[in-house]
Amino acid sequence: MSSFIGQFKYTIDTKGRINIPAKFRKAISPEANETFVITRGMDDCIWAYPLDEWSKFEEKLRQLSTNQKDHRLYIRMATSYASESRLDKQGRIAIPQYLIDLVKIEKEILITGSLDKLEIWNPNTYEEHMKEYEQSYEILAEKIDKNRNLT
Amino acid sequence: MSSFIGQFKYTIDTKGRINIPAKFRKAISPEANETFVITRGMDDCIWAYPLDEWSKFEEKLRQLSTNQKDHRLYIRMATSYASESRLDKQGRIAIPQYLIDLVKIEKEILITGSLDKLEIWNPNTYEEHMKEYEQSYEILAEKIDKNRNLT
DNA sequence: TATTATTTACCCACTTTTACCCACTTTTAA
DNA sequence: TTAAAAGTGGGTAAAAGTGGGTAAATAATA
Repeated sequence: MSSFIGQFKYTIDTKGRINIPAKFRKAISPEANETFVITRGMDDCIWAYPLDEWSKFEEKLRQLSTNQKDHRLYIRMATSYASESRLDKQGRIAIPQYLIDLVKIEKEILITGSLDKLEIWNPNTYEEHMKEYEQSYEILAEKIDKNRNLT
Repeated sequence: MSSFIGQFKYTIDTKGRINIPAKFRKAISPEANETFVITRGMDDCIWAYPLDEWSKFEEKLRQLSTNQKDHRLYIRMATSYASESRLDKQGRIAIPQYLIDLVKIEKEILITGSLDKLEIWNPNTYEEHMKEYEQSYEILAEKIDKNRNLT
């Protein structure tokens, strides 16, 4: 089981490649076969799943019903933006142009670890996002704690 | 079991042929015999099932009852538009004219992976469709998550 | 049924894109 | 201070995608 934490700044090159932090590369489980599935994330970022983690997610998607519109749309959101990409010899993966456009990435990117997957942000978007919910950390914690037992 | 993800832009040529993404061709199981069943999809796109996946779907259709009008109509929708097509040496399939007309495809097409099947779109239709439900990804996820345990 | 017309499938060739490899620069750590 | 590791950039061969000619198969017509 992979476990990613932390944040790292990189640049995306003219060929659409981005570096994966060395720390993360070391944390990927062998079952992932050095492969990521990159797709649209939530809150305007890109999600990158190691292949083994993606498979688990996909398994859940397959249990949904194509006959229900909500399910169909959800599956479409998750799969049609997805792209498989293997680490090259330098430890980089290729990001498809449509995802770069979707989350408005230019030259600078921010990669964050989020337990089972990575998030790829436009650094400005990330900053605004965190600023917007800055005050809510404590509030969220309490809210979640009411339902589940977190700490 | 095939698993298709991602989106790819192609053109349909004067002979009505479209390319199948190389990545998808590699993902087709041998049982499909390089053959697709192409039929009318939902939300204004065409669905293309590898033959083995179509067989599974067909099996489900057979369990419905011709004596019930709803079932009868549903079976008719799913089957009467269907057409079998084999990959040519270049990895292309032929799309029947009535389906091209149905979803208003012109020169440009967009092929997306949707786990067990492919979706073939007019790129404009896809864009409008995704824009319409753009804000809903997060909402859908929460909605689905309330019933099932998705993430 | 024979002949012609039309469609389909196969093959070849050209263009574009991708993946792989190598090399340089910068950062980290001893 | 130096060696190793990490990160960045770019050339090139191989793969993927596109277009079109021709033969085979099918359909249409006399």
